Amino acid sequence: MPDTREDRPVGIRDVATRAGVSPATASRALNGTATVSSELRARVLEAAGALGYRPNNLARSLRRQRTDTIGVIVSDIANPHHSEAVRVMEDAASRAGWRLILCNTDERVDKQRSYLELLADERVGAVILSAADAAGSGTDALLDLGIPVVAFDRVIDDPRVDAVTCDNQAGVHALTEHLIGLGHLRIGFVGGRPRVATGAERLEGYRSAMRAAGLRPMVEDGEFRADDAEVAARRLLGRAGRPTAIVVANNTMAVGTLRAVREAGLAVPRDVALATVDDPVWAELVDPPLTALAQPVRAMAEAAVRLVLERVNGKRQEVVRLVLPMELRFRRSSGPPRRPLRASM
Amino acid sequence: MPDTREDRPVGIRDVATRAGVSPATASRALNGTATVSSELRARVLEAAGALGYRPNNLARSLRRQRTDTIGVIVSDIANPHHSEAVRVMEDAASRAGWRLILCNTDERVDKQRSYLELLADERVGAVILSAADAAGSGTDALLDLGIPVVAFDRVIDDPRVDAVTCDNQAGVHALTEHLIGLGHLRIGFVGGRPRVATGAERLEGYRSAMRAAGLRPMVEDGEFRADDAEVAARRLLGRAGRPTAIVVANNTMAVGTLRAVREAGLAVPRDVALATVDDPVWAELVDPPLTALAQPVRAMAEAAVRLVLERVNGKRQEVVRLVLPMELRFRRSSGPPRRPLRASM
DNA sequence: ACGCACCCTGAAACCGGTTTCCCGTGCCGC
DNA sequence: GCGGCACGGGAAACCGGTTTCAGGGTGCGT
Repeated sequence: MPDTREDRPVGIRDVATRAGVSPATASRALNGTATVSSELRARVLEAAGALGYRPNNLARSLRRQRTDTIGVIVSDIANPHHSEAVRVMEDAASRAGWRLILCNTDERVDKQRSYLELLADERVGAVILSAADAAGSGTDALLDLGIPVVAFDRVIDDPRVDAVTCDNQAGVHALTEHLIGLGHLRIGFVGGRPRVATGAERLEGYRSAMRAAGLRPMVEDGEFRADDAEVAARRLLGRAGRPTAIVVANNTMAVGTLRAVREAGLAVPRDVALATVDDPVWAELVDPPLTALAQPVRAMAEAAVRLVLERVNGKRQEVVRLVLPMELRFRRSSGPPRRPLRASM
Repeated sequence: MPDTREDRPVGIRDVATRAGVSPATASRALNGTATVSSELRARVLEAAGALGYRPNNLARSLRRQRTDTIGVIVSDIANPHHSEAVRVMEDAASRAGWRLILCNTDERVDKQRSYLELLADERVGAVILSAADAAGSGTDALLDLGIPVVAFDRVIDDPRVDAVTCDNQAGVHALTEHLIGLGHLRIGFVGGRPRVATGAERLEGYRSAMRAAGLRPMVEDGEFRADDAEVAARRLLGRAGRPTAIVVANNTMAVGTLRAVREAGLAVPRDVALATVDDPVWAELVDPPLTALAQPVRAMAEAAVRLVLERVNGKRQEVVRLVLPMELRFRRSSGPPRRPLRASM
């Protein structure tokens, strides 16, 4: 005769029965949400252990109308800046017993919208968002449901969202000044998307440094993508008064820029000096090693998770906007121009 | 007088009431799970639209005892091979209306175990696992619950799990043969973790090629980590009969190996030729560009999601184990040895 | 001795969908 | 004309925890 016992997973009712208590008491004993006599608590814990009880998270979440899950929305997880950040977030969240749902927007606002809706439907506990637009389209629904949103990398125009960013403008300003200090007069800029905060801030950092030095800006837009940056860099290098140095606004665009420089047969830094925002692992492996403006990714990602947990644990009401400093790492790609020139154009 | 109306989100009961039907009918109309007269269906859809109804996914999942979520477990999302894979998986899953929960094991079996338990408690629909050990410890609980598991990159010793891998052994064999064909006689190998499938297979590919050529293997273990690989490469380069070529078993270890080569002041490929498994974006940016054995990451990731969806949709019972071919990309880091030597040691 | 407060505990409601079960109607075939 | 079957739709059970509510017991103060 075949074994006909039910083979469903053990539930809290099974635990309660075995311990001779009600499900309510079992729940309280297991969660420590209310005082249970040590006698009964011991019996419940024993029963749970003996039966190998594992609570069904779906039921818990339904009742609580909240999940211990952080929705993380980035433009592209394949970008090492994001994958490093997500790595650190996952570690930090996991230590606190939280999970990560990962979403890629591809910089598309419609995708961002639909992901935010999805995360709302899922009742995630919080969202960390690297927004595709300055408005952070779609966050309202979350915030109305009481789901906290933390802007990452890019600030959002909403007074209710916390933010963790770094000082892009000051950083790129310093990076540009560094090249100016080396004697460069024609400095190009391969920019990101000017419609998002990082893009705009980095551009402004470049512009302000050029303005302060009385130099004329040379800007091409690379959309934060390698291919577009390659085209942008090619355009810069094709200009009549070719730049003797180029600032690149992020790591993926540095790839494209390097390709364009190679293609043009130019030597770095003799023909053209290079400096980039972000410091991917390969920055010091290329020849010559790339001068980089590193974002404090670990600190930013840890801070983002910390802000999230503070919110969901009700430990904080005020909005916090952290701005972390960037770090300039000088390497050989940024040398002086071949012959320092007067601004003669 | 303040607005005192309830402000809770609209539920299916609200939709049903407005449409003048029962919640059951509303559910059926919205999901198309059963035939509903077009008259009523239209009314339900109108009501849902007018009220801006969004179903609460937690409730649905609780009832179904399943989530449209794929748990993805990798050793390290910051590894570009994984972040690229996860990127593609997310795209494919999202197109099918599925989400991704991301977990990093750091190659630790205990973390893998606890993540698998967590995913089981969460009743994910399926798991894609790049396992930290050959046994795939912890998958039993999932499989017993009827949650399909797809092994990614690394096969698992369990007859119930599908797998998507690439032909590591053949690939590395070919890569090694390429170096042998260039005239190298002392070829070192910076290996991964021999306890996981990819590590073992790549090592065996190297060994078999060396054996076939009658050459003596020179192996150091790099644990799939840059730091360990740097030490390993340093050891190889410090040996009496220094290798004139090195095969590296993945991209993170290529970073470490390159560092060691730089540190030793050796020219590539003149002093030492290099070739690596994986083809990260920077492989053609370093000088000289790295000869690489590329994994078909996109195809693998897409296949993994496809296998998952076939399972959860009940379209397939048989176990499938896909093995995709790798692609050898010859670049300048693999040249002939300075003076071809006889095996004189 | 009585009253009140507090602590534990269990019964039952609850979260919000989905699914089962059952009934009523209408059509078809004999 | 009647039995049976197919189909549409509603009531209620259900998923499995958590939380509210209320009651019983104990201890302390007066």
